[in-house]
Amino acid sequence: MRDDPHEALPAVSDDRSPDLRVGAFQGVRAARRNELAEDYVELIAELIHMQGEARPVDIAASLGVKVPTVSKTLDRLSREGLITRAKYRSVFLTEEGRALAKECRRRHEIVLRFLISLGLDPETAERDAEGIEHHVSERTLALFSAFANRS
Amino acid sequence: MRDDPHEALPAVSDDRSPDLRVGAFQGVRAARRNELAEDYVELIAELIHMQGEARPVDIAASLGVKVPTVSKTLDRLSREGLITRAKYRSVFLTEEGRALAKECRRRHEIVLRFLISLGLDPETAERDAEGIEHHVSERTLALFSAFANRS
DNA sequence: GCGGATTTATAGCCTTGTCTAACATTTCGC
DNA sequence: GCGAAATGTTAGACAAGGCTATAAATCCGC
Repeated sequence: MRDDPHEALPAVSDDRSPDLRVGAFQGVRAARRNELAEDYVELIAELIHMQGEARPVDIAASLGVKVPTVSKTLDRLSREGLITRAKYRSVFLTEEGRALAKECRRRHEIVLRFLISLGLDPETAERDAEGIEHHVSERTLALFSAFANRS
Repeated sequence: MRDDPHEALPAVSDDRSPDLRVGAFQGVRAARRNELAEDYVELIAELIHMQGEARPVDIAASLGVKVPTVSKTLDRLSREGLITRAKYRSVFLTEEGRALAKECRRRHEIVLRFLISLGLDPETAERDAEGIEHHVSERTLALFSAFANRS
């Protein structure tokens, strides 16, 4: 879940102004900390939906990382209460994890639909959406959504 | 510099398809590795432009981190050939660093103008642009640019 | 139901990014 | 031009995210 902080941010000006951007960096770094967790829960939800279970080996293949990396990250997600797991068993989302997954999927869908409705090819749209979805505010999402639904 | 890889990516389908997204993750992780460097060189260029020099203390204040963190990161950027520095002196961009900064600023401007032209308030636009700019492909940038310039 | 193949876990290493504390240098006011 | 304030560096801690190598458990074909 992005925490969507509303730090102080002076008005925009055309010509440079470092101060302008200062506050933004905090929010970006905050969002970055959550990106990986969001990717995981979203993917786990998808795997469970698609194939009935989420196995580390499939998660690893999907993300393009090695299984031990997944294992370690799952430990963290478990510590953070997003998933539950038992040794040598596949992974499940907690209530909280499911909520986060749903939220992520919603954002992903909106960004993807928006990019495609803008005229982007679906492959590029998918790649860009994956990166962008963690960094769009609720306000921007609303605009994206409205645009995609325009007449 | 985003490396803008063009990995294999199957066609989009409305209803889930993990494979779809698989390739996207590689690109996202690649982009993530460069984000911080991009933030730094862009900010350094801005500081030099605005106040004639880029001092660690100002970089730290702008990014919202502590000075030693900046110092360590500058070491890395120096190793990577993006900046030059001398002990207790302020920081300069190399030719390569300047090119990257220019490229980053271009992306930032396009994304920012686009968001504002979509109807987003400037403050939120700035925050979102900061996060989004590292994840937009050239193709998307072209569309953003065209949209912002529409009649 | 055994044994090999697959999957999962663990240990250990590396890098990056963050911090604090302690020390060094430079800058600046007077 | 001296000394205090500001700035910069270094050292060391810690977490996260990645890897390889090795060990353990599960799964499956026969």
